[in-house]
Amino acid sequence: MVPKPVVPEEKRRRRRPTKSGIVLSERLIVETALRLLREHGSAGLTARRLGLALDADPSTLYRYFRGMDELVLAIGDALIGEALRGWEPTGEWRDDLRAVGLRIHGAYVAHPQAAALTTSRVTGRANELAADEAVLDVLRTAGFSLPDTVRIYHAFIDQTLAFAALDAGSLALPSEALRADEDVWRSTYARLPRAAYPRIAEASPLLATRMVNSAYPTALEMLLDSAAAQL
Amino acid sequence: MVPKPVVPEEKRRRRRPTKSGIVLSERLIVETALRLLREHGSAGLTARRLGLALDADPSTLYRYFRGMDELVLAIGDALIGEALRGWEPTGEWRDDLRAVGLRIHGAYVAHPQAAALTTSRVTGRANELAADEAVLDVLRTAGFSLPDTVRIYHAFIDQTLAFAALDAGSLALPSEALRADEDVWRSTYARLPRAAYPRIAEASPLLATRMVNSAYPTALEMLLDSAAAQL
DNA sequence: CGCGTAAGGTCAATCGCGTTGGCATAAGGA
DNA sequence: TCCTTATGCCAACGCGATTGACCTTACGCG
Repeated sequence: MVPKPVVPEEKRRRRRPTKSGIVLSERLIVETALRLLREHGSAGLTARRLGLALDADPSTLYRYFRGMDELVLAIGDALIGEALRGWEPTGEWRDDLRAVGLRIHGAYVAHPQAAALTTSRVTGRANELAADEAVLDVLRTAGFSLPDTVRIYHAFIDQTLAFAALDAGSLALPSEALRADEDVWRSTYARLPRAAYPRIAEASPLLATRMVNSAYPTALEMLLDSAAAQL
Repeated sequence: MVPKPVVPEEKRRRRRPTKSGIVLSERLIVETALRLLREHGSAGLTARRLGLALDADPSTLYRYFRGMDELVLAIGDALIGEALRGWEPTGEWRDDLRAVGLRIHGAYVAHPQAAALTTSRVTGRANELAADEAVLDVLRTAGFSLPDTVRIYHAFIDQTLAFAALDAGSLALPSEALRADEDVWRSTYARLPRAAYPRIAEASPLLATRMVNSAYPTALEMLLDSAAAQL
């Protein structure tokens, strides 16, 4: 029931170095966590391992985050921030939305292990707020009514996150599970009795080719078409 | 390096009752797991708890599944099976695809805690194979070329699973995290400084209403339109 | 019908996980 | 320079999955 044992990042004064001389910060912790996720998979981010990677005691992390969950939210916000870094609206709403969508989708897919943890979470942190505000502003400035803006915004952001999660999900996962899925594909789908599954059998080679690409760009363009017709 | 310590369900002969008299089976275990997921959230499925609920030692589960991961795959396949139980193709490809999509999406959303664990996994088990074969057959029978069939199938299944995962994801999650997300919404979004986030501020009430619904039906219809134009 | 075998349930132990409370120390304002 | 307290460290707790050894009883063969 202690209110908040964590000092917010901007109020931090004393930067006491760790035993091995490293000075911690929220930024450093999040970046290290992203590295761990990339190296060890989405289940590979543990307090102990993170402490090890930072040369700090695991419990030290609780001076920066209330728990692993809050750290995960911070990671998610960092992804959004990375996605939109340097982006500026051009005034062409269609181009702007397309750019934002592809950037966010791309950022998640670029960090699939992290995406697996964060795609369905609402962080309420700075970068996420900025992204929401930006998308809403693009639509309103383009002349959409408030209800249309909200409807399109909802579809846009959900579609982006949904595909990001799906595409990231199949890339992420502990390498064992990934290998398991691949094995399933090869050993099960490829060797199915042709008699029982004729459609899978005939489609199998084409499917193997198709499945590596994301359907998101197509779906995004369809959404933009629909929105344009609305104007 | 032991090949397979698990006896496949159909080869099971001896049904030895547990200490308290219950006879285990793959089916019973999966159903109990689904109940646990519903009651305790997606993080609430643990070997210990499952053993407790079954009145069996946790290690007994390893006689039926190689590990928790394989159990999760079985749960996913059960969801697909439940989704398509009793479904028969009508011959109208559009109706058939719509029905399959809505059924699968609905089944996942109906078990959000389970969906969170399984949406991005390939199980290769009976029900999943049957669903794939069915969708491919609908498209081929409708007259689509093999490449078109594969392309549409890919978009259809990915979109369905992506939205299912997203919609389920926001419903599932440990109740603590869910409450956290809700709190974020109320305490952060609702109280944002109007000056810094004018668009969010004006949209906030409408967003709160919109966000509870899924955008999947709309997206599905758009996909079907696009496919129809292809024929 | 009874007996040997091994399937399948149980027990106990291992290891890693997040998290916490107490403690030590040094950063930095006064 | 001194005092406060932020912040790092340590040890311990409870719970997680998983495993290997053991035991017991259901089954199938003669």
